[in-house]
Amino acid sequence: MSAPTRDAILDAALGVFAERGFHGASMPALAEAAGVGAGTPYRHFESKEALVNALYRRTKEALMGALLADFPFDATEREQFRVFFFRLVGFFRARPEAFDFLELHHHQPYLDADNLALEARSLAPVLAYFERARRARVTRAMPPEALTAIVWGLFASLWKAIRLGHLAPSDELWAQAEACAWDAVRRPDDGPDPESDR
Amino acid sequence: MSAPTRDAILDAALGVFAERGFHGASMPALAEAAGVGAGTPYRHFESKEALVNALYRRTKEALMGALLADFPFDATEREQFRVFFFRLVGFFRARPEAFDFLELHHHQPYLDADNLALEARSLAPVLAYFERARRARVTRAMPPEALTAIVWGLFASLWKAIRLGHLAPSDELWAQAEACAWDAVRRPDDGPDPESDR
Amino acid sequence: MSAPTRDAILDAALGVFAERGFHGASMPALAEAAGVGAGTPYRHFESKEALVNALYRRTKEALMGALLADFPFDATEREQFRVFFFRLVGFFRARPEAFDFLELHHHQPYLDADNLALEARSLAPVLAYFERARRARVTRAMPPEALTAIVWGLFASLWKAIRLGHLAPSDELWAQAEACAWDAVRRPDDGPDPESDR
Amino acid sequence: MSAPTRDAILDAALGVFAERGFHGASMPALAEAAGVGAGTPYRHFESKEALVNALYRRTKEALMGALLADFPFDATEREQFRVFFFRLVGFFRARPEAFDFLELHHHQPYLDADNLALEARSLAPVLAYFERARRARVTRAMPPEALTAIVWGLFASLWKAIRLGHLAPSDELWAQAEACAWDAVRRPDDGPDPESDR
DNA sequence: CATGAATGAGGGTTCATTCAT
DNA sequence: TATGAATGAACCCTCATTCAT
Repeated sequence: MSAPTRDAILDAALGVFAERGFHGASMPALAEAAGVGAGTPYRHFESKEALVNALYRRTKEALMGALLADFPFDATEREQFRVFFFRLVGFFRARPEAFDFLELHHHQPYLDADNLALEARSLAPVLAYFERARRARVTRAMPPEALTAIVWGLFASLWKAIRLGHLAPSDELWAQAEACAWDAVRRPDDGPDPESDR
Repeated sequence: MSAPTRDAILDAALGVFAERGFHGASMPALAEAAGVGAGTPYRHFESKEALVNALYRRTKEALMGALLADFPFDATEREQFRVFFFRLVGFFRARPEAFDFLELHHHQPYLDADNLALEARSLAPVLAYFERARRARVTRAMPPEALTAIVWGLFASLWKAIRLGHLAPSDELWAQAEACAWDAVRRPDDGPDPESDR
Repeated sequence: MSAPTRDAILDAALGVFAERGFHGASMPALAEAAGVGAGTPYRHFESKEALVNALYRRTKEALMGALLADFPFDATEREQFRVFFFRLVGFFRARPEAFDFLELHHHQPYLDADNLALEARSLAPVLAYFERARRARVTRAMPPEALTAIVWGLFASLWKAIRLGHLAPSDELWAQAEACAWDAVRRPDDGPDPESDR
Repeated sequence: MSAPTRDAILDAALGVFAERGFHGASMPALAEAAGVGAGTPYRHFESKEALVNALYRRTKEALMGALLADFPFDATEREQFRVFFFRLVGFFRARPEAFDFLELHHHQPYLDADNLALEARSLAPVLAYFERARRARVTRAMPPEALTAIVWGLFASLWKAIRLGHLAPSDELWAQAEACAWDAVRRPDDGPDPESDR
């Protein structure tokens, strides 16, 4: 079972699923995009579902790896937030299709138990961050799940607007967006944020 | 063409498309959900694509109608924002399936020109609001498209977290979320927001 | 669901399965033989397996009906045997494909519970006959299952030889065969059988 | 071409074809059962058809060899019959899968000319026996093909009933079956058979 | 107008066969 | 010689769509 072929299939699948969704993408089309025969994907994956699951896992793990590698857990909450946010931007800038794929398939019914567990495992450090930050009275007194959703949603929505051409990406835009995101989650009543680390 | 039958089909389609997506939903299943014969949808809509487009239009127009009916354009920017945000919450609370449907089918390739135009038309008043608010130095100096994306993304992401059971909905949560959203878009350097809910 | 279409499919299936076996017969080929579209069989039968099962049931019930209708249960054992045997011959002479189909699929793993029950129900009167005949000391002291197998096997093997052209069918041949079959199962030690009913 | 590998493939094929039939058995499954690579069977046999044909030939020749080796052609007809019948029982008792395989594939369309000739060659001595026995007025005045079919059918049907668990095998059962078979084919009007087992 | 049986192209998947190693 | 990854035709089945009723 040659790993290159398997990877070619996963690479092609990322694009095809991102563009047309799970049900809209056909296995023959996917195989053609990968440059292999119609039956070849089935030598590497038991079924279409198993293939999406493998792809989801690979993509999510790449994302989490990029976000958390050598993460500066000792930095201030504000700094950690900034690093996290810009890593998010950097990751998807390098792999635009990964964003569409992950968003398109977020929490869909065909994800297997492994992927649901991975989902939870991926979220954990972020939730822990917001838990700590709330106890440190740095962020709002809201459930960590809410703050996580807020930051991701803000980022994802901007990203989509850019991909659709409604918005021109720029370093400045992302810098502003990061500030917006921080303002959304930080404790509100501590006066103007001098962009300081508290 | 009896309008009741047409509406029954659209109502059923909303649920079916929201649950399974466009490609995942079959016309026979849709017809059965609507309580009509398998061929009946084709007496009201030329094709499956025409049906989603009609449904998208109906849903989007209902949303915009609910958001903008008797809108208090004379109120302060802060107040207008609040009204808008809570109307958003109220609309989808009444029709949860509409949220999934709109999100799932946002900018899909099968949407027709009319719907793309509707999309633009719907966005216009919101963009205009952020344009005015920026000139009034109430909101950040960012493109209106960015601020619009930020607010919608924040709202949508929270909504999804709730629907997935990751978060318990409550009036308090939404009040906090509205404050977050405002903090995300308001001008940061004007001290504590005198109108803020705190 | 029009019954004529359903019957056309079953009729065609009998020939196709008889000729090529279950796995050797393809649903498209079967549909074409029935003169219907490739998808039409699936409007009447859930799957290929469900189709064979329905066909098996129909065929077996037709056979049992033909064998047992107005059966002369009051006649002597010898006479009952003769009637049974010639009805067997007559039934398959009228529907040669039914023989191949039933033999080909005898007790195969895709038969469902209903058909296994039908199998048992069909065998029951024959077993009962041999039970009675043994107690009346008319037939050999062997298990009814063995005598049933012997008679059917003798008949079936001759039938196959005829279908393969190894043997020319004739009324005389079948009369002799019936005598052979009776001699195989009758009590051996009661002297020459004067073809009498004793 | 190592003969052991070839034999391993044939041995595995016997089991696989016997269990699932020709069309129901896949070459990869067969190769795995033989403990060889998926491509290896093709180094010994041109195709799946060539493989069944080789297997059929091997199996049939083994059967005929076992039946006819040192056959007591000088014994009485009755004794020859007995020997033949019990050799049949003995052969299949030693190789139960061979029975299913031969029966399953009896005269199927994929048998090649060689096998059809082999079929005829195998039958010849049996037909000759019945020819002689008829002229000696020992057996019924029926075509040898009919008597052959009768004996084989009787045996095969009992064998199937046993394999399906409808009947318990025993030496006594086979002794009775042999007597049945002889009674089926012997001349009826010559009084109690002086050589019969009773 | 509504129906639902029928259609057949196309979907996911298998498997007989090939061929580079 | 044996392997097993790769192939692609063909399988079973679904479903968007049509049309006779």
